[in-house]
Amino acid sequence: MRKKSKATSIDIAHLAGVSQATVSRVLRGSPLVNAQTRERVEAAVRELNYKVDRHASSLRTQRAGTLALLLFEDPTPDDSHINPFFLSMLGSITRACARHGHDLLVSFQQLSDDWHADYEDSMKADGLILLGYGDYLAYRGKLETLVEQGTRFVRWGAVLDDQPGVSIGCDNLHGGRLVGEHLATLGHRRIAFLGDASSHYPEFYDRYRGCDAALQALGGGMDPALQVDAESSEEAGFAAARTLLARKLPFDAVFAASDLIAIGAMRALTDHGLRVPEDVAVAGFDDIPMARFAQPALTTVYQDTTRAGELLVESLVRLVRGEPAESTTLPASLVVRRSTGT
Amino acid sequence: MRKKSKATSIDIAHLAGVSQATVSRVLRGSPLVNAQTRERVEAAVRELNYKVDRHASSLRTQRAGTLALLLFEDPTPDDSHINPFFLSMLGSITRACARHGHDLLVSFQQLSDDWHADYEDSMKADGLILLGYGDYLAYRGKLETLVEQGTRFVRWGAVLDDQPGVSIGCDNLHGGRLVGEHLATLGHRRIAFLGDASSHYPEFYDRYRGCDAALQALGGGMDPALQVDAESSEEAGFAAARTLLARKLPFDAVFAASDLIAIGAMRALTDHGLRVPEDVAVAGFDDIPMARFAQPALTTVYQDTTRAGELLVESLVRLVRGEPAESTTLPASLVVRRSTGT
DNA sequence: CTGAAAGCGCTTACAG
DNA sequence: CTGAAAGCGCTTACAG
Repeated sequence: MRKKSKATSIDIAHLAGVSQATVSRVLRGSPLVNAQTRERVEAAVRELNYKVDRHASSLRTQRAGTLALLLFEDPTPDDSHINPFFLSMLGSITRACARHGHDLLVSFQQLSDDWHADYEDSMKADGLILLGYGDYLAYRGKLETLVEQGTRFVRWGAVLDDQPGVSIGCDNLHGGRLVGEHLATLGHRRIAFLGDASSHYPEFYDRYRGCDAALQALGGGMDPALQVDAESSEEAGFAAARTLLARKLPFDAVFAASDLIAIGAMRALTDHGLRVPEDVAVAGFDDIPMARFAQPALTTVYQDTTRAGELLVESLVRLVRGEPAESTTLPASLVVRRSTGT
Repeated sequence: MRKKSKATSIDIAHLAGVSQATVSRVLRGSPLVNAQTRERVEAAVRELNYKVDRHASSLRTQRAGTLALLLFEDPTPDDSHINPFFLSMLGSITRACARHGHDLLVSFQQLSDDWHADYEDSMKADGLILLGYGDYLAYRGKLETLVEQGTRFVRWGAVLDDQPGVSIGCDNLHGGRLVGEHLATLGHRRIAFLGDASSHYPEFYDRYRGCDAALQALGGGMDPALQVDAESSEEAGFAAARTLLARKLPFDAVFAASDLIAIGAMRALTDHGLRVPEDVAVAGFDDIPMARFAQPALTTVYQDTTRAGELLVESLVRLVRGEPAESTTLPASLVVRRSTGT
């Protein structure tokens, strides 16, 4: 029960009564083809359900027509703990790829892997999209290597001044400031921060500094004693909140560096007998779909993942074509829900 | 600043002082090569950082070395509302692909799209993995077309008797029964079901019937008046629970066809002044990471996504090699948390 | 164990 | 506007 062998452009040529070269021209959309000839060829293509062989085409043109999405995870080798935020990004990236006529190869990578180069050198992909949280300083060197090798890539993440390559990121600083201002307006001054706040994690760090700036404008500031490291997961948020509670320092609000951290933290706070938002206000970052359905619904910062995915793909396609592309910062906006007020 | 042009097997051959054919043999792992020759070639490969050109190789062998994952979504064209359950599946599928030496192409598809065939005909992929909820009866016909065309594919979903192709699924019937028995043990007899319960959605239907069977063993059963359709999302669960409440029928437990539905439903129940689990017990299905952190933590049914991803890839690789592969049902297990008791 | 040679299915300068 | 021809970089029978 084998499927009948695949049609080639030669079959189409025979059927349409033209040369194989002309078939190829029609399929590539060459303007040099007579309209009637074009139609005959197209009819033959439909009749035999012909599809251009991707490998032959790519071998000839030296273009893969494919982009590779490398999702790297920091320490957790556990399948299930990928941030849902990246899932919506994945959705918009796949769609943008389809619109641009590219296929998308997806691979999960450890930060420690030697992922640079493989995809391009083997011609599997024309360029790379890098996505994921992780220690920036640890992987900055890899970005530099990519640039040196002339690899085309774009990454989602903080847009820094002296950064190798093209980055698309959210305005984390402004997002953090919005949260700080919101919490301050509600009268909170002792704001704990759950998440790494160092140059190793520039995105989290910017959120921290934005919040700090908002408090400083009021004569206050973040208290480093109220900051606890956490990667982006519910478990880490839960653990970080417990660490915070164990310090027995007063705080009236928690700004979690991501929604997952916030949700884990809310559980720890509740378990400890604290009410959210009556005893502690909690805010997150990302606006994942679950944020609306957390108990209480989570105040957070929205990032436009649809636009982000589009920009990532657009920029990469531009780089692949040899055109310039620039790093871009996308706006952040505050979404107020029950977890910070009534 | 172009990268220096890619090394080819001819460059390696020159450097190692052998023929290009021998280079190819070494890279394919042919046993016919002398150990010393092999080493010289491998050294040259390392020195030039050579990678086999995928397209040339695939064109010659007529194997893409790539599998395609088609994630289809039913009605929602919204990027962000993909079930996190599929995300963990995606993780395990990518890893299994890597282990089997295949790349993974990912694409999101509308159920209505004409996705069959494109990937294989253009040689982009050797086989397809189909993943997603959706109206089974609507897409059953497409599966039959795939089988007719000799397309190699596996799907995640209910394992039915007369099903076209190979399916890997969870034992939804048993999972539903576990939930029914658990709820019955707690004294609940009026169990509402949120989710479609018809042959259009065989997975949900099996969960429903399993629960029904558990009640029947005790002389009861599910009351169709307590069933409300819902696709797998928080919003749908929220809406379905409100519909249920509006019917003003007594019920003491809710079995949601998925965790997302359960989380949305808990919000609606709480908003309505009902306490979970004191007034209504709630159980879900899937055990997504968020289930542990729902408020209250959600009782649910665990499916082994790691094993599922492995099985999907293994089976497909087998089909691609022309070997037989069988549909498999994976076990389901109950995870009891606060939402059904103390 | 190794090399010379054919050929996978396209694309595109070249010639007309 | 169209065709004949070269060649992309491999793999693998074939011959030795």
